[in-house]
Amino acid sequence: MPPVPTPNDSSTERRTRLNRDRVLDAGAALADAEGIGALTMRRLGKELGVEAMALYNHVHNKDDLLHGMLDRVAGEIELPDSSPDWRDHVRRRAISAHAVLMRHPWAAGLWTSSINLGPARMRYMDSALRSLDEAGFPPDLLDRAFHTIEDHIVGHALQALGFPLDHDQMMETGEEFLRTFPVDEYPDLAAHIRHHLQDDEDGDGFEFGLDLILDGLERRRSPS
Amino acid sequence: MPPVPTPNDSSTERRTRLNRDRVLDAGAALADAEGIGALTMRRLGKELGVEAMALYNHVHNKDDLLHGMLDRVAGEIELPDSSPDWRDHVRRRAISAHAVLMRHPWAAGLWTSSINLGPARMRYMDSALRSLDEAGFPPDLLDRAFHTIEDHIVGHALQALGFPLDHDQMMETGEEFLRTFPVDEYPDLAAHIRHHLQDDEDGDGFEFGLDLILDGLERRRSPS
DNA sequence: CACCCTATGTTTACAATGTAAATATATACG
DNA sequence: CGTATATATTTACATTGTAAACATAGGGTG
Repeated sequence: MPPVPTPNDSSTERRTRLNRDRVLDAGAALADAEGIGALTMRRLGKELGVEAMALYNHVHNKDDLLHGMLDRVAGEIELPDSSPDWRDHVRRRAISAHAVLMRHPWAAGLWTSSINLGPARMRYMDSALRSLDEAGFPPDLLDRAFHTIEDHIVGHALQALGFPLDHDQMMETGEEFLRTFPVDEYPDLAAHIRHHLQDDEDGDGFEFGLDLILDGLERRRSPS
Repeated sequence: MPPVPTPNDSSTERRTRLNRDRVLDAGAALADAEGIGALTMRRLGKELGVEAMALYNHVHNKDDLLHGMLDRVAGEIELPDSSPDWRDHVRRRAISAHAVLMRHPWAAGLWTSSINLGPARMRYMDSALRSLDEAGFPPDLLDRAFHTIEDHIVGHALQALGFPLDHDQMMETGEEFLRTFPVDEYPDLAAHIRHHLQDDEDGDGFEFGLDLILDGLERRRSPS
């Protein structure tokens, strides 16, 4: 057999054959690195050493590309094995899902708009629903519980990603901002901003809300 | 004085002068009616009887248009007056905010990405923060409470809008869907879908999650 | 009223983007 | 090998946001 060309040989040698997963992964990598706005078909083609139209052999259209990418990252969510403590399951899976969305900022926006769920997403949902089922939630409550947790995951990720300022930047921008801010018109909002500026956010607000929800679910599950 | 031309006279008479609010309102109306995808500068111009470029005298660019529209709908949120029952305030404002986002499906996606808040949005935030402040929440908890509620509002709206199927459509599509669905591979997900199909969603899942959160906040505020 | 200055609207143009259609090439299989 | 099928390229076009230059109108001042 002839020597197979090394996949990463970039310049002279012929590139490895394209396939759907390579396209999806390159797309995710590009979106991670430069933002979803940089992900154009031409640019992604260039990234793979190929013309834009070549991508259409592996992807129906850009929407298919995006949802394929999404399902790829959905596969990164950790699905804990069963254990008697339902809160532990649910909590860990939710935290992992949230972390994945934060790690791929472009993914959170797609999460809510995907009509056709990919296999990884389905595995994730199935796992989440099973945990709640095994915990003994009756069907209606189970449904509500699942959606409330899901809403919190995606809601928090999107809100957090909407303020893409790291702590230092926020200090600067915020101080500057407060100088021109009509403090007397929105006093509580001003206080809120000030609070964000001085206090190091201790821990993640995500887990606070999550525990609030889990507490409430536990109580509704077994009303004492 | 000469007779002022009627604003709605469409064909022969000269149209009323454009201004920012007319542009923003027409934009919101168009996005409401035909989806955010139909909102192009040319189309919006046509809607107002004007060329696309005329809009740029009243709006810096399309982003400015969108955020202007958003602040317009933020003004639709009801801000309840004070009353001793903090949960009542917070609950009603949250429900109103959620309803507004559901009424303007394009708005929910913008809500999370607005760096510069408009005046209506600021009034809304100020009002929400004041309610929690008057309820006696200490600063850290207040902050967490506000963001958790906000996350729930936007998270639920986006998730709900992501499945834009009314009940009847869902029955059809769902039945059809379940036939080709690998039920044995995702048994709990299949059960979940079945549950959605048969059970009339009694009430809004939004309020369920909201009350879960409010319960938890009440308990954290005054640990018995 | 005449004048002109500024705010508003139009025309033309261009670059970026997704993708259809036709064409070329390479790979696998008989 | 030779041919059919899968893959890649080329060319082209419609749609979009918006820059730049030009046109106009309308109102305040002489």
